[in-house]
Amino acid sequence: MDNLNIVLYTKLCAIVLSLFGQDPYTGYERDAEMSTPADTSGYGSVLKTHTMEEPHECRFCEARACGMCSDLSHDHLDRLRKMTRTRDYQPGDLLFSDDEPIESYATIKRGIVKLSKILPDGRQQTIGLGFPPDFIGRTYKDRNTYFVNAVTDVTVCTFPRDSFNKFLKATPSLEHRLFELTLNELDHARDWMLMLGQMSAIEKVSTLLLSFSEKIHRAQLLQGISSEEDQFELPLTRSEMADFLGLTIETVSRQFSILKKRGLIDISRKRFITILDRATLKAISEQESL
Amino acid sequence: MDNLNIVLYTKLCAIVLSLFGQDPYTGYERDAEMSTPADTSGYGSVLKTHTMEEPHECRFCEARACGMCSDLSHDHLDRLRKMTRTRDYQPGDLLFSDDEPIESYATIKRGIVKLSKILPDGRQQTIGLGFPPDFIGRTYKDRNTYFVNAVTDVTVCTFPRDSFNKFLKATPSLEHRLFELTLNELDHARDWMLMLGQMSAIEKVSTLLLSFSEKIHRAQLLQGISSEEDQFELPLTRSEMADFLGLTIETVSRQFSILKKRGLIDISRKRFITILDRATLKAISEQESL
DNA sequence: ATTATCAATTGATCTAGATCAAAATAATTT
DNA sequence: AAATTATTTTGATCTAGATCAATTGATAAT
Repeated sequence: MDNLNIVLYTKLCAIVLSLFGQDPYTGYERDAEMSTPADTSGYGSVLKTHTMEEPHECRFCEARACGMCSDLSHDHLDRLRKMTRTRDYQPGDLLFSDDEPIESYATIKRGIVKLSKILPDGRQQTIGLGFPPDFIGRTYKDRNTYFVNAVTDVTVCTFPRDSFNKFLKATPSLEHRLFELTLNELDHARDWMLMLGQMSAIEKVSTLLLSFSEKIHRAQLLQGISSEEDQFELPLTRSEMADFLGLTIETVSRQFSILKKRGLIDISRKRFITILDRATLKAISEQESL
Repeated sequence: MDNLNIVLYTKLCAIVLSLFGQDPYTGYERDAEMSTPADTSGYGSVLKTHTMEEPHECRFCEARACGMCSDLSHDHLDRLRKMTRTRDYQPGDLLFSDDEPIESYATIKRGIVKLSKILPDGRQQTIGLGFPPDFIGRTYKDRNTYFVNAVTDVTVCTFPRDSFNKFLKATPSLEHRLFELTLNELDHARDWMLMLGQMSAIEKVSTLLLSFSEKIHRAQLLQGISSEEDQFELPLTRSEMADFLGLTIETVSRQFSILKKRGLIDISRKRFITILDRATLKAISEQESL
């Protein structure tokens, strides 16, 4: 790909993002005031057209487009790149473990990870999912408080803890961006608290389906893959969805059957979902109690 | 109070905090590496002994001791103080409303607030509690996504949105501290997700009691009030606890009766709790299933 | 093609917690 | 103190979702 294409790619991302009118992936609007074109603070807006010396590996990375690296100068990006190692994981692989000293952080380039906590007797709760270009890891602490596992095939950039912390201290614009991403995560966690505490099983499953539909669609557009928002492959097994929703496998499965029987979705080969009646699905997920 | 007492107060806070070995209030350990005495980044350690020109109103404030303002220089603190208004609220009063443009932020000086979300049909979920010296408000967004209500009598410092944002942009050490506090909140939110998704009613109530016991004890020590960790007044009604735990009033009440009958706690005048058998209570809350 | 393996569905119960209803306790007002 | 009001407790049901158990369907291996 030549320079022109890179510029086009960047523009394309900008168009996609502006269609959503939102902070990429997270779905939360950015604060208008804090990202005006007149901004002179160095934080900058989400996307910029860059000149050409940025590290080759970063050119099509979502973290660069709209994640942790989106506000870094070429110089900074290059320094960060030098401490980076790329790693691949298979579904189920453990990236980080609960109560383990933090040795490194990571950014998701491809695939989906889940964050989960386990009670002494084995009960498990998924507390979040990580999609590209999410940052994984708890800065300013020395132990993890949850497990991180690959859900699909995953590629990440990892950063050694010490060098990253040093770099972070010296780079306020990076800290600012990480702060924004963390605030979005907190918003998400609170949305899920509402779901966990108050929703019925059918409402939980409907909410999860709509959430996947949006996230997967957006991720594919950003990767330049054409995609139907109403059709997608479930990234999680029934068991993983159950852990996420605070339900059992059987209950999740029954809700799928109900939604299918009511003609709201179609399921083929267990994992391929087509949303047939998004409006009703949305009504259920928003408790207009149908 | 004279200067000597102020120094003593600051030292006392330091001692109390070091007893806990934790970041004040939040209960999460600070990262050792990031707060070494050799730190030269300007972020500094939790507590410092300051010379005497800091704003009078800030002298005994927990936000100054260990909250948002703990890393600010006198000069910065003074500038922040100039845009600050103190406000008082009664139990039940609304501080911020869901889906309302953000006009100001706040720091809790005294009392407890709750953050909650409401579903269209009225179901309510409390997504967090704010104790002194918590910061309340979503920076880098222009609308709230939850309600904030006083639970007890509350005193806050409020900061107008625009001036605060400007100040925040110009003060990386403040942004850094807010980032740390946000990370702690995220950790908390995730702990509650585990609770909401996986725990039984008796486990939820036991967990909440222990959490109150610690937080109230710590808050009182920081205020210089002597306090028994095993005795405290419940800040929430049964109904508020129910909304927080994802249960109904009746279920919460029944769990209290069970804990009382088993001799683990004592309740007088509905709101005054004495923990009689902390070990067993803890075992229940940690699922060693007794 | 034929097993073996694993995930998902479906069915039959069971139960924790919700719901509905009343009584008891505490706080507030007259 | 008596009366009113609000909160909490307790009791009697009901039900959503868990649990236990069997079947079906998909994928992988022989």
